[in-house]
Amino acid sequence: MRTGVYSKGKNTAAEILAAAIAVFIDQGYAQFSLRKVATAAGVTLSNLQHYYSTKDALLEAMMAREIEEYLVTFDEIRSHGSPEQQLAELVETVVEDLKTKKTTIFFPELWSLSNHHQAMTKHMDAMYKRYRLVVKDIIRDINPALTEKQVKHLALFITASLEGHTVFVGYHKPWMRETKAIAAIATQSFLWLIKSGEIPS
Amino acid sequence: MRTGVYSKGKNTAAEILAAAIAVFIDQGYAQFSLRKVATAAGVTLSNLQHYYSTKDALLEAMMAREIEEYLVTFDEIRSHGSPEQQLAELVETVVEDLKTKKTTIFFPELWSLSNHHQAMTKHMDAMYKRYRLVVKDIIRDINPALTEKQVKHLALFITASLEGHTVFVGYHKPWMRETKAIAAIATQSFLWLIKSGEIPS
Amino acid sequence: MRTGVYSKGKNTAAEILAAAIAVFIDQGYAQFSLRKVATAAGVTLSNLQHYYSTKDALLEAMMAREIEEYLVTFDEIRSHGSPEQQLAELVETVVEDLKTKKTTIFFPELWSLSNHHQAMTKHMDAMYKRYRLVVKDIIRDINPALTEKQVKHLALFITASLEGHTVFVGYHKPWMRETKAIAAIATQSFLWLIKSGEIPS
Amino acid sequence: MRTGVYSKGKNTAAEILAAAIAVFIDQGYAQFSLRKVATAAGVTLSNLQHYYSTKDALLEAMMAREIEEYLVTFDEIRSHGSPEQQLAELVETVVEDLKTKKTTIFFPELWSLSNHHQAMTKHMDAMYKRYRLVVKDIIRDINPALTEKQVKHLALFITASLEGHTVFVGYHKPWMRETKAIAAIATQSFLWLIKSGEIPS
DNA sequence: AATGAATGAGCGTTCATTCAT
DNA sequence: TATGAATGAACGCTCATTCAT
Repeated sequence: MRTGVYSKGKNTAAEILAAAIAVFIDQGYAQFSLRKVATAAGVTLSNLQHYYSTKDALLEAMMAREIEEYLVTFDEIRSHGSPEQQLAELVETVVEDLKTKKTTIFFPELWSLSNHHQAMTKHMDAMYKRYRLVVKDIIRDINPALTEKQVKHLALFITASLEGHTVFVGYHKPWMRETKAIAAIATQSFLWLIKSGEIPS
Repeated sequence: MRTGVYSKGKNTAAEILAAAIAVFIDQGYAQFSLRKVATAAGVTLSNLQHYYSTKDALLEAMMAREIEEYLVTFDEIRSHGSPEQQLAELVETVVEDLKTKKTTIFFPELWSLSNHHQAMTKHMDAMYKRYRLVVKDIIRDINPALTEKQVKHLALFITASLEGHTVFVGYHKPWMRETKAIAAIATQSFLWLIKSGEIPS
Repeated sequence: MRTGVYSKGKNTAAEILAAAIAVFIDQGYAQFSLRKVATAAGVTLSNLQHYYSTKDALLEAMMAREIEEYLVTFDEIRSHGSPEQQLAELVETVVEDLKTKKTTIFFPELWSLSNHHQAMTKHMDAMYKRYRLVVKDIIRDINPALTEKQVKHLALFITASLEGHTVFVGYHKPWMRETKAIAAIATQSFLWLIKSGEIPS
Repeated sequence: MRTGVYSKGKNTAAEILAAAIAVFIDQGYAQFSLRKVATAAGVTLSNLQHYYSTKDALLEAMMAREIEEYLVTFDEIRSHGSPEQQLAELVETVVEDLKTKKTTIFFPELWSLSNHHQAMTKHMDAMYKRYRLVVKDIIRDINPALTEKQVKHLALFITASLEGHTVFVGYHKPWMRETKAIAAIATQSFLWLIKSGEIPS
């Protein structure tokens, strides 16, 4: 009933997860199948299902793992530098990360999935909540005079704006080579917004 | 056999296209199938394939039709008001439109499709090019002193930022009721960026 | 959407049904699979499903056809001879038929199926209702003095008693060679019951 | 480790058997699987297979246990009352038992299984042999003048007739509330058959 | 005594597509 | 213009079973 308790099984489970994200990135969710994952993991279909008994179970495990990986990056950013520097680093880190194949593909898949798959909606919402928590902390540090509502709206605008660039500056996208300029514009504009203090509510 | 100026065939083709977008929005591309479209259109599978012989053919026709519909909106915005007003209206129009079910679902599907489907990439890129053309014109009208490169980058940043909100303020999304504040912040920040003139390149 | 309208299709549909009952008898419902039926019919699995889109659809079509075949026999019995002769012929016909492989296997499968499959329950109940209608007519002809309730109970007892022999005198069953004696006992006992008139209610 | 006189293993084996019959009754043999039994027994599949290494082994053990349970009832009937009373009690007991869910489902499953599964055929035949032994004893007691052949045929007719009612007066069956009348008719008719002595051979 | 790891076969079903009518 | 006939590939999933721990 329980699985992955022997070390051999733990390895297999991990390899399946690794293969799953590879297939997911390579082919997209529409072409994501257990057979492809099993083949990519060098495992039989039935053995894959010994560890992840349904497609959704595998999908969830994979998503949880990937999302966790993204979130640790944000927490690290808060650990050093002035608030302004933290904002600049956040923007640069995010925008640079957009250029990786995985990020370019992973997020649009997650977004579309979240519109049709309740469990994915929950994962996604939880992730962005934790993401915005970090952004809100930085905003408050830069301008403590802002109201909570202003902070909330700003954090939303900043994160949404950055996510939006995935489709344009990502891997193999037309604007892939302009990330530097984009990051600069974004940082500049976000800083002005935060500091100006005149945020509508 | 003829109804008005349309032959029966043209009507059927249009009904299929309408059913196609309905299924696409309702189920997402991953669950999009010719059978479902045929059923939704009240047409046999064979007959559907008489009009659109492959899945890709139907997908392309559907996409072309939908994208065209979105583009006409942008052209209209340029037809009246001051440049600043045009920018504000653009932002408001786009953000409000994000709340419709169709837009909320259509674009993430398009984005993820574009990562795995060449023909979709082309359609999407062409659409955003025409979209940014309008934005660039508005930017130039507001601040003629900007260089072409600055205009280009600004147009990218503005459109990308707006698109990014789809996942957060769209239909049934957690921030659906905050579109007013978001639009205000966006307009304010975009206007400042354009007028300040200090755009990095 | 509709199927079996061309003569070619009509043939295929009929061949599939014939193969279905063959597999059903040969292997029982527990081993009854669409693949086996398709192979037996010399048809691809997908073509089978073009005609019977689900396993249940095939099962129902097969059952309806088989049951109808059994029912025509009963109607024929009423067409000639005295009521007593009709009863004797009914008993003999039924008991003899029990020895055929198809009947021996078909009915126990139907009985067990009817306990777990609603659609089968309906088919079975409808069949026995029509069967008992014939028996009731014969009973009334033999002894018009019986009340409707007595007739009902007698018809039930007679049909149930006969069905019960399936498991004992059927194809390859231990008592296969004793059908003559059994039929005689049954006829004798049923006739006495009907004529005695002292049926408890 | 030991609970009472039973080892833990014996308890587990018995619990598995209890779960097995529950699943068998609930779902029928067609849906009977080791996994379902294991789940119902609150045991891992591996552990179930530690006790019953194959599906057939479990099936046989389960059948043997169930059949034994039915047989003890018959032996009890012979222990008191006049032969005529014994016959009446047998009929009533059997017909009343038909209304229980277990009996209603168990026997049709056994009958259909016996047509495709040799081991089940043996179990079933042995059971009915012992059943008829009791019936034959009662018949001889009532009418010692009958020949052995007549007794054999009568016993067969009586048991077969009673079994046949399973499908009609059983649990949730249309005639479930008519068992009293049916039992009366059966007893009356069987007694007349035995006493009349004019049994064809 | 109990259970995880792994396998291979088979299941019903969905699907896009080709061909003929 | 419309639709039935037929195909082959793939899908998620269930299953009984073997082997190792």
